[in-house]
Amino acid sequence: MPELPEVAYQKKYADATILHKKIVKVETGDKKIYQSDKKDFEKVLQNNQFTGSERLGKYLFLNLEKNRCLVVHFGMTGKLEYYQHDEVPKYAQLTLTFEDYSRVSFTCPRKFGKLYLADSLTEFQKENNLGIDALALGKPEFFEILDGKTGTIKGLLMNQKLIAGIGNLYADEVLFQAKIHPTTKIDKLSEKEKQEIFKEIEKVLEVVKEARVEGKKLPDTYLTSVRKKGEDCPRNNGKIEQIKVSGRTTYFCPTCQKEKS
DNA sequence: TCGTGTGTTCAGGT
DNA sequence: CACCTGAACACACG
Repeated sequence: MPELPEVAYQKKYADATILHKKIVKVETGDKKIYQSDKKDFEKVLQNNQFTGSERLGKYLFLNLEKNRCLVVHFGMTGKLEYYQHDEVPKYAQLTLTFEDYSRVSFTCPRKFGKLYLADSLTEFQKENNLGIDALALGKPEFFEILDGKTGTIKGLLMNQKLIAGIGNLYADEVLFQAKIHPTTKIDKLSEKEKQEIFKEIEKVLEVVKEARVEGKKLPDTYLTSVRKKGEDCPRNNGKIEQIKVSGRTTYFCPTCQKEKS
């Protein structure tokens, strides 16, 4: 389930399990996961160790001792699994064994995950045209990003080149909380609505991140917990509807989120 | 059985 | 040219 909040959880998980241990064995999986030669990964990781981690949008950067980093993108179903036993988990695409014989696997059943080697977060961000992290976004930058755009607001929120970290689920949540219809064209938004969306980006991501990292439940005022066609709107204003926006399944409440004419 | 889907990329249209 | 949309990708799951 990896949008920004879930990746924040993976970062916490990595920090608690795999730092400062020498990697003594590297096992790689399906070639399509690896964004450069698997041999390079083996060479870089073998006898190296992780010294810390960073996050940008949906990407996790595991920094290595010698100025490089392993970059993890979780796709739709990826996650890290740390364990002490011998059998490798199902769907493991990378397994590292540490000198204390504990291990970490990157598992990814649907193979939409990706692994990269990069020099630094900044270099990777530039190289891949990633936008500013959604939690580092300031109001002036957000208004700047909206300026001159003509597409749907939901499409913009999910565009990683503009804002990094928001995916399908939380784009719906932000718009539900802000009471904006997902197909609203950006150039039709009032100043007040733009402010509201900005406010809810910060709020929703903080709340969900907190919940994911601390293992708590989401508030029941959230769309995410009833994200299903025909469910009752969390504000009790009607039934949730399902449409397609920017190619993605979209849930919203037609009463709370009125369409503009 | 078959449709669906939390991810990105990329071709093609405006 | 910059921007936008939607199909394609691979495969588990209900």
